Amino acid sequence: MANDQVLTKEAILDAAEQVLRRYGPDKTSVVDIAKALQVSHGTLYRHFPSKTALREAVTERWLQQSVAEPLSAIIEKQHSDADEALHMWLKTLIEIKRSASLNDPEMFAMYAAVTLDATAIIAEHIDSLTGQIEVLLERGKVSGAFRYDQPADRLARAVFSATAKFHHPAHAAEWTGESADEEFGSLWKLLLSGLASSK
Amino acid sequence: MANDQVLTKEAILDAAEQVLRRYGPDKTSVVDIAKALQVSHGTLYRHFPSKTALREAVTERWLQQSVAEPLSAIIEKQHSDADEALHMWLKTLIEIKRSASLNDPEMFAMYAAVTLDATAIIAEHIDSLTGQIEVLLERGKVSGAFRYDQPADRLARAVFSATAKFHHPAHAAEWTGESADEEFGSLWKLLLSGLASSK
DNA sequence: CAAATGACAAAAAATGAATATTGTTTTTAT
DNA sequence: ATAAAAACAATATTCATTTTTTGTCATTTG
Repeated sequence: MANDQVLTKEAILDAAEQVLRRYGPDKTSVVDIAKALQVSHGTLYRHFPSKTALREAVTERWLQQSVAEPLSAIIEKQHSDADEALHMWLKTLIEIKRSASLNDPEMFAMYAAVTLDATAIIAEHIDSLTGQIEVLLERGKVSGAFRYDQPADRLARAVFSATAKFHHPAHAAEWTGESADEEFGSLWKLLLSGLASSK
Repeated sequence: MANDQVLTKEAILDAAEQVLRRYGPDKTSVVDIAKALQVSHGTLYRHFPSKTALREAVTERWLQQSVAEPLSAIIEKQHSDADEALHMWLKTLIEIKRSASLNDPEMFAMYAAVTLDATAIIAEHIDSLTGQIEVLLERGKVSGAFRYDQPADRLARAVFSATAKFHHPAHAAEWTGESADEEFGSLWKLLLSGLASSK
């Protein structure tokens, strides 16, 4: 029995996300999602080629909405100093992940699972984030806040790698300890010193 | 049937490691290890309180022998420059882990599993490694190669965290890509710049 | 015609009884 | 008295069976 509305990809993703939050990524079946939409499960295969593709689409949208977009807002904000902006950007990335692992555990588990498969979606997401870092690095170079001779895209990846312990889902268990903030503080001082160093 | 020799902890660890390499950490039972020693499995419980403790003891010894000791040899070597020594130390740590994941997959899997439980053994191992970094940082400060105002132990942990992507077992799948060396190269440049920076 | 359904086969997951393993206690041997 | 072996519950693992889930497709509906 079809709904009164046409069945869009977005509507399927909305339902999938809702069911996923309720049952968790392991216990959610395609039939469960179809039931929530009051359609037969076969219908979903007209919109997504496989359950895997559907899971990835849900994760991709979540990464875009919950991670990439809030971070890009920081870049728009035009901070006085590039180092301050980068500091805020990294702290925000870390806080988004930490908060998701605590307050949205099912979506976070979904994201962590998709990350393990090292799919193209994750690679693209990382490209997008390191692209944002690159903008801040270049802005800082122009303003004189940063000095570096590496290509900005490689340096951006180095900054992202260096902070992986604080935002990669594999390390989520280590984020609860009280010393995590202090540890990131030390790392930031070191990185800033490397970025701001006069030659 | 007891062996001619007395049953020592070391002999048990030797046998456990051997059996573990053959069957893998998931398929190895206490009975398998006892069989290799030609003793009854109950006997092993006089030496180790549980299978978990035995697994941890095997891992602890492996971490000491295969990771901590080779690295401490680098520190003894007294390189001309502290930055060169730290660079070598980090590259060696990374190479030990990479090589173990490829050439000693069962022990590496064991280590990765123990790491997930975040046991005291791992914390102690990390303390030991960051202690080694601390020595190099302090040596570099004395020689003038490094300049920093953070406490050396915190800075050592920052260096260790910053390089986690290249030595933490959760990231092993990412070590096969050809760009891994280049990526570490970028990160090292950034870290060195931060450590060597004049204020 | 476009879109959804529902029946279907293949693959994957859950079940449960049989088997093996773990960890403790008791017994045996020296 | 000391240390290994044997016996023994409590868990955990296997494995054959049943059930669910996935993905396809011919048919139906609007």
